[in-house]
Amino acid sequence: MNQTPQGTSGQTLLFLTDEQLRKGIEAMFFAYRGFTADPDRILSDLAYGRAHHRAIHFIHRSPGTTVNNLLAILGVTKQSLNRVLRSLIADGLVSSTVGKRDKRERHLHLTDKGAALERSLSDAQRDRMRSAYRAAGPAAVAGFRQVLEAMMDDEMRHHYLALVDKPDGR
Amino acid sequence: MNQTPQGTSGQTLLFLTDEQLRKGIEAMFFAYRGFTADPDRILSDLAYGRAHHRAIHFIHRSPGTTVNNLLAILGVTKQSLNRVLRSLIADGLVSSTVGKRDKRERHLHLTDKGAALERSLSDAQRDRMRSAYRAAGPAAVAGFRQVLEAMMDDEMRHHYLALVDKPDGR
DNA sequence: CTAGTCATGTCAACAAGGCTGACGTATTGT
DNA sequence: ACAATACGTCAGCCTTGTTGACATGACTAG
Repeated sequence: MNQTPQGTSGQTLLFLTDEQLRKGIEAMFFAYRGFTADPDRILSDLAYGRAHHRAIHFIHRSPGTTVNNLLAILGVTKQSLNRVLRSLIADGLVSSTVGKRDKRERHLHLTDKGAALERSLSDAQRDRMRSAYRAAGPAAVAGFRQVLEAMMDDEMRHHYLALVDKPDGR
Repeated sequence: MNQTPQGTSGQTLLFLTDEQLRKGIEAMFFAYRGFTADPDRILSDLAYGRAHHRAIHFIHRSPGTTVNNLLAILGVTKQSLNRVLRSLIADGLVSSTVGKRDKRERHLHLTDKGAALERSLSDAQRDRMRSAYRAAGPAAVAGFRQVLEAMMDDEMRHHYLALVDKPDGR
């Protein structure tokens, strides 16, 4: 539909105008605001922010994960993460237990209260995602994921793939 | 490929598991970091941040735009935007001229220096977008844009569509 | 013309959430 | 025994967002 030069490895190369690429860039910008809008609204009522949401999300996804592990996925410093974890633990949303095999590690879990918040956040985010998926159709959804995956940094793609091929935490 | 119930208006409804939706959510999260990574690297050498990038991008896209207009697109307070604009103007990257028809308005343009920075930022971002598009293929690209568009808030979609159907600023 | 509204700029104060650097304490591996 | 690792924490700094208040000049409706 839009090919011209032939790539090196049998790959068909696309001819892509700056215009087409710019549209993609702007779509990412505007869509990401929608993507975070609903959880942000819920969180702001609770004196939490997006950083708390991320921590909660990934603890939910990988129950028992360690602090170091979370650090690698979130890509922030331990001081930043610690500030968030401290408040979540203090508020009884997250539990931190000393590792059995390696006592230096702390294993993180959501408490019932934490799981309840996680559910309300991800319900809101899934609702929007669901309606976007429905509006666009199944073929579009597959393409959506392909492009996003190709856009990730290598390291983040590894984290992504490791997560995605794992059963849901719930 | 994945339909089941019939929608109201001839629309085919998709059956979407929480699992599928969650993958999309995580893909957005990891991809957005890649999306901003390259410009962020360039900007951090110049004591600018993502906020400056956004202002520069949209001034480039809509030369002569007003402050109020930019405010609506960026969705921040005028105090936030003003802080950024002030530094860009002081550093000679952006020019602000009194409106001809309405003298209350200020029309914003990139200077040569500002345009040069814009180019280096968008080159970096387009390179990544281009390689993602190539890796995913043209059908995937169409789907990518469709899903993102459906994910936007109504107001943001209006801004997006107005921009996208406009010739490139360069 | 006058009153009200609008576009913009600015000051002050505050919060979230990044960052660096430094230090301390267990615990583990060599 | 010693070095490396996992974690927690203190202090301080930056960017970028917020609210609230106030000022100026320029339009606009009555």
